[in-house]
Amino acid sequence: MLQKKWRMTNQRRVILEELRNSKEHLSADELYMRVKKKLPNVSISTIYRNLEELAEQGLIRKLGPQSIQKRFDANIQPHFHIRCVKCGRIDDVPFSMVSEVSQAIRKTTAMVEKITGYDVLGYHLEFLGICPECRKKEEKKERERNGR
Amino acid sequence: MLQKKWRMTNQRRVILEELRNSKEHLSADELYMRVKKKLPNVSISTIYRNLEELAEQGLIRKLGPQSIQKRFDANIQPHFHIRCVKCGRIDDVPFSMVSEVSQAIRKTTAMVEKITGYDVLGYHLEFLGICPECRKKEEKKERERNGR
DNA sequence: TTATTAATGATAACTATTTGCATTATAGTA
DNA sequence: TACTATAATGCAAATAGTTATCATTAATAA
Ligand SMILES: [Mn+2]
Ligand SMILES: [Mn+2]
Ligand SMILES: [Zn+2]
Ligand SMILES: [Zn+2]
Repeated sequence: MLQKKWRMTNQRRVILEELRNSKEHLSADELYMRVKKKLPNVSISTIYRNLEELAEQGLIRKLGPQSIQKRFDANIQPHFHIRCVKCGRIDDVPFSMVSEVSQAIRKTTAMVEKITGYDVLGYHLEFLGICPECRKKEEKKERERNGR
Repeated sequence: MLQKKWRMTNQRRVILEELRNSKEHLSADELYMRVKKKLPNVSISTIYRNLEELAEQGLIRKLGPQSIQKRFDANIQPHFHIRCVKCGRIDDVPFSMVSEVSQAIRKTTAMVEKITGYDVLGYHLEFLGICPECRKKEEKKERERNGR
């Protein structure tokens, strides 16, 4: 498991610092503006590279979509989804299966509104996992590694 | 509330048809490939325009991220988020406030795995709403409309 | 101090999506 | 049916966010 060596550069330190000093959930370009005040020559690609790296190391969290492209569903009945983190495929999770979950969520709405000050309009719940096809592929790889 | 007239064009009909015929959750370009087989001259921008339009009309559902850009959080403690659908701002929802929800979700994991065939790794829960600032703006607009 | 190589800055490339605009075609009306 | 207003289209160019390339710099360990 030879892992590459980790260097704490000036840029990396300031990026982490600025993100930690902010109560907001900054986007790459917002963070870029702030880091530039400390390090005027910093490049936007350094911001992106470090955000990826820091998220991979578990020092920060990447919010929102991992895949960039939108998907569409002709089934407008209430149901949930599970997305494969390997290939991006999306499958259905029937509403009935998690109706207690949505009940529990609805029960918290008033409290969430009170604490956050938002008008809560709804929520978005999505499961993440590895689809059967991707699991088979991984198992095959594993077998080849061991069996060789 | 003068709303513009709705025309059921050939392209729109086929786009909806193809999405309905598919059990998958198609992306714009996947759908484009399928529609092209029926309408070889169709344009990718027609696909995009119609998906937006159909979603707005409630005939289909747009999955995944509404905002395109990623955001980052230096707080790696377990907590949830609420996103303003008007301005994209993200605020925290403390874990304690929805711990029953996450308990309920964990309880369903085995069932979700059984039905979908996925290995469930986790989930993503995000509340949607209107932030205090955007509400104020809306209220002001409303007053101006009425008061005039 | 020196050698190794991770990381950087500048820029080009890329992907998904949106926009501008001249042209076409739908739906309502005569 | 023919006419008309304008919604919608096809094509191309533009945009946004992000990722890749590569010569150069600088952090670490010996
Ligand atoms: Mn679905
Ligand atoms: Mn947060
Ligand atoms: Zn998969
Ligand atoms: Zn807002």
